[in-house]
This record gives sequence, C-alpha cells and structure tokens, in this order.
Amino acid sequence: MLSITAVERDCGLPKDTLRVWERRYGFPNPDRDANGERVYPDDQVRALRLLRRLIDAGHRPGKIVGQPLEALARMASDLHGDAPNLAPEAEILLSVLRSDDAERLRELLSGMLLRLGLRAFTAEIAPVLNQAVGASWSRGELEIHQEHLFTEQFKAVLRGAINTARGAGVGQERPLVLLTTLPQEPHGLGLLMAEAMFILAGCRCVSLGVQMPVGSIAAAARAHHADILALSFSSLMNAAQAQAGLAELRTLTPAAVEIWAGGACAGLREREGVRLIRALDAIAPAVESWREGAPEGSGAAA
Amino acid sequence: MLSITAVERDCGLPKDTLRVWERRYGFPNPDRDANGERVYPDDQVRALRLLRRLIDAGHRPGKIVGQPLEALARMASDLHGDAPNLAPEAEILLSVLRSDDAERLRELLSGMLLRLGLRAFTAEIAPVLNQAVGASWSRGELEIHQEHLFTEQFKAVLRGAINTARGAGVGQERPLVLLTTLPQEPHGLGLLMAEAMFILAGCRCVSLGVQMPVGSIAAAARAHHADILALSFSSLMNAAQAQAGLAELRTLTPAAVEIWAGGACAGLREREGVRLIRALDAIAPAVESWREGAPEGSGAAA
DNA sequence: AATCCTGTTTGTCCTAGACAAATAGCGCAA
DNA sequence: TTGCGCTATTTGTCTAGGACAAACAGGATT
Repeated sequence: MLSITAVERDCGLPKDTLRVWERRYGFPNPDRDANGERVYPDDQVRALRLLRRLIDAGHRPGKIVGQPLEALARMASDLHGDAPNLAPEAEILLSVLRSDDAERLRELLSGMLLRLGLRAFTAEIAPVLNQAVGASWSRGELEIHQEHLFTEQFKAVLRGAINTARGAGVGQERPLVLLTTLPQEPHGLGLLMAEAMFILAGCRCVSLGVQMPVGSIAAAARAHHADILALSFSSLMNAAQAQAGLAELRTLTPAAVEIWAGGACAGLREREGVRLIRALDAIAPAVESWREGAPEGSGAAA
Repeated sequence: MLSITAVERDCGLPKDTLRVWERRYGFPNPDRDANGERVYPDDQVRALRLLRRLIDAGHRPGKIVGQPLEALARMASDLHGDAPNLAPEAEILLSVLRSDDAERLRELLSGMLLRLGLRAFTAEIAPVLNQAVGASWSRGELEIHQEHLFTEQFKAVLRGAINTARGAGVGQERPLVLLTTLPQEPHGLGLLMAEAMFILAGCRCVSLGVQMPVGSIAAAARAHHADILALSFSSLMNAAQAQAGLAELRTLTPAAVEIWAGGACAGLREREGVRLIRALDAIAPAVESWREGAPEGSGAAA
C-alpha cells in the first residue's frame, strides 16, 4: 500500500500522469485513506511498473492501461524475447547472485575481466550480464539488494581496470572526452563502461559523475575545452526527456563540441548536432573517424 | 530561463512547493511564456538553490524566501563558519579545482594518498578536503561541475586504494560489515571512506551502494549474515528523516545485527539499538570492542 | 513507396482550496 | 536557569477539474 509520492518514485510515473490516467482510463483505481488521499494496492503498483516498461518500449497508454495484470505480464515477457537463452556466463552470474556470496561474485567478475581483457569484457559480456540481471529483476527472481550488490561489484571491478589502464599510460591523446549523465539519470554503470571504451581508444577522459544540470554540463565543456561530450542513458530513462535534455544541451554548448549519446535507452534517436552511438563497440571507430575529421591544434590542445 | 520542471530538477524543490511559495511569499516570481507557463530567470534559480541549502540547514522558509540574493549568499557563507583557516592541502586542492585541470587533480589526490597512507588520507585529510569543497561551493566560489569533478576523482582514487588493499589480502576477518545508505541519501562518498576504514580494521566489507529501501537493507543483512550494518549520512541529509529511517531499520533487523551510523549529518543522535560513530577514526576502536564482546562462532562464520 | 494532412491521444501545465505534520512560542513547574 | 506540555502558526503536499501543445496514427494524395 503506497502513497502517490511513493508510486511516483517506485514506478517513475509523475503524479500528474497517475491522476490523469485514473480520470481517463479508470486505472489505476487506488483506495483512499481516512484523509481522502490515494493509496495504491500492491498489485496495482506492480501493474504500473509493467506499464512503465511497456510504454518506454513503444506501446501506447490508451491501448494497455487498464488491461489485467496477466496480460501486461505476458506482453512484458514478449518484450525481452521470452526465450531467455542466456549466455552461460549470465547463468553462472545469476546463480552466484542468488546465493548472496559477495566474495565469489567479486572473483567471478574479476576472473572474467582477466580472461577476456577489458575490451571484450566491457563491450561483449557486460551488456549481456546487465541485461540478464535487469530482466531477472523485473521478473521478480532477484531481490533488490542482490541487484545493488551486482552493480556495486561491477563498478568496483571496472573502476579498478580503468585505473590500471590509466596507470599504464593509456588514454593520453585527443579527443578529450567529458562523460556525464542528465539530471534524470542516476545510473552510472553505462558511463563507466563508456569510459572504459574511450580509454581503450586512447582518449583522455574526464568523468563528472551522474546527474549534472544541463547548464553545468555546458559550462564544464567550455572549461575543459572538451572535444566530445558523452552522455549515457539507461533503459529506465524516459526517451522524451532524454531528447529534450539533449536538445537543450545542444543549444547551450559551442558547436565545436560534439555531443555523443548512447546507452540502453530505447527510443533514443539521432538528432541535429547529436551523434547516436548504438553500441559500445561503435565507440572506437567513432573516435577514429573523429580523429580523421578533426582540425589539428584546436580545442583541447593545451 | 528554465521551466518549472527544470527548476524542480536543478534545485530539488517540488513543483507544488514552487507554486505555493509564489502564492504565499510572492517569490519566486517567474515570467510567463506565450502559453501562460512559468519561466524562471537565472537569478531566481540561483536564489532557489541557496534557499534549498539554507532550509536543509535549518532555516525556515517564511523567514528567508523573498530575501534578496545577496542576503541569502551571506547567510550561506555564514553556514560553514566564515573563518576558513584552510589546511594548506585544501588551499592547493581548491586552486587546482578552479583551474579545471583533471590531470593535476588526479595527481594531487593520489600523491596525497601515497604520501600519507590510506588511513591518514581517509581519516584526517579527506574530511578536511570535503568540507573545504562543500564550503567553497556554497559560497559560490566553485562551479557545480568542479564539485562533481572533485567527487568523481576522489571516489576513483579511494576505490583504487580499497581494491589494492583487498588484493593484498586485507579485510578477511569478522565482523562482516554491510555498508549502504537510506533512500534519501544519494551521496556515496562517506560510504567509501567508511569502507576504507573498515577494511583497514581487517573487516570483510560488502558495499551495497547508496539509496537502499529500508526493507531491502534488512533482507540483505539476513541474507549475508552480517554482523554490522553501517549507514552513512551526509551533511545534506535531513536529520529527522535519518532518525525515522534508523528506527524503522532497527525494528526490521535481527537484534544480533548491530547498526552503526555515521557521517557529517548534524543532529544525528545516539538511539536505542543504534551506535553512533562520530568520526572515521572511531571505527577501528569500535571494531576492536566489537571483537572483544562478540560471541565466537555465531553469525557470519560460514 | 513516400509525403502531406487531419483528428486523436497524451503528458504536463494551470488555479485554488484543504489539511496534517512539523515547528515555534508561550506558560508553568522543578 | 532548564525542562516540559500546550496552542498557534507555518509549511509541504494533497485534492479537483480544466486546458492546451506536442506527438502520433491513419487515411488520402502524389
């Protein structure tokens, strides 16, 4: 039983939207507390979470809001391709996660990194693992704390690898890449993966962490004489907000600074002045082509 | 010029609050676009940001909303104690930050770490640096992106040191410590510093990252057979919320699991079943005393 | 098959009123 | 003086329904 504020947090649907759906579609249909305020039962919250995912994936609210929970669940499982022929690595990972063994998780991840090398680990295995964990979580097979544990350990391992690479002198050349996310995006994992790929491509990277106000991103781009502004968008991010943020950022940033956007966010589209990088493996060639096209001696050259 | 949604994002003030302040205090006083919608000028946004900080620090809206920007700036600088007899390290740090030189910042921080060692760096210098950056930022001497850069680099350096220590086999013994923050606390720096201190005390640490729902924290404590639950509270966190969250956590967690709370949050108080760790240097002795008092062979012993 | 046009859908904004929880201020007792 | 209990005020968040622009779907036309 959750309040409207709690539902907004947990499902990512604004209060206004929750109210207008109730008015228009008759769903959700929350109870009221002694005070006349909305109180959402658990099963409606579950349905709302599914609705959020389905809409982000392209379904239209009018068609699906109000459908019974089972129908929604069926559509959601169709989304991920319901034949989860998981990579063997993902199978192992999930079983370790479910056993709550932090030690083995750490060994598993750093073992994969060592065996595969940073590029293959980041570009090939990491997305698979992430998606498997996300899918498993949304199916209710993982606890919240297990998902958090994965994220933390993964970040630690990747951060370690990046530090090592930098210590070895990798990542000194142009372009100078500034990495961050928009204020709506608290997820820092994609950012770290992108940083790894840019470092491997020899780029100087400056990460500003997550959730930077748009104005500050532009200010940072000027201050650092950045060549490229790399923005990361997770699958949980609303595509419309992402587009709006990118558009605003583009108007505030000098034209000489390229804006590259990437991540698992469905519905992210190419746009005037914003380059869309669809996969991590596309980073290296994109950097190459930047180097070919870039005028010498301008920008970040100190 | 920002929309009400953008101001909500950037200042952390809900739309409802922005509208009701306008109605009650006559501030903010946004322009309207062709469509009748609120458009907030830059200086009002700046004032709103200061207001947010001042209110979090205990000022009451009725007294300060509507005051001119200069008065607000003065109050904000009074907040942190305006006699900033900064440590020389902090002076250097601030000047590097203001020069937007990521490379030198990285060298500065890892140089300090190498020279001082992990314990002195974490417990003695880090809090000073943090406070200096926070104070300088609230005085408007630092840009948002400079503060973000500091946080990121600091995290990277500390994470690297923790990885190294773990690689050297430090931190294998009990107590098993689970580290996290409450949902209202997005700041992960204090958590990382605490992890460093626990590792130095030889504890096995499992970090779950920030913003864990209270119920999931309790579930994690059971799943991992944790001995100690360590919660971190930054100075930006509301003390009342912190107390409420700790109380709820205490009721949900087995009595055998100790709850330790720490951080820069003013107004955090000792409480039945919750141990308050006031400084990072208090962690090591606290762990010692736990070891003396703990019954052998129970809990996390696998 | 691509492009234009039109009607519908949809999210977000608006106003203004209400109320509970948090806080301040006061009076009184130890 | 300090501590405690009471009342008045302050403050954030909820409520309602109306409005409108941007996004979208689907048919008609090139």
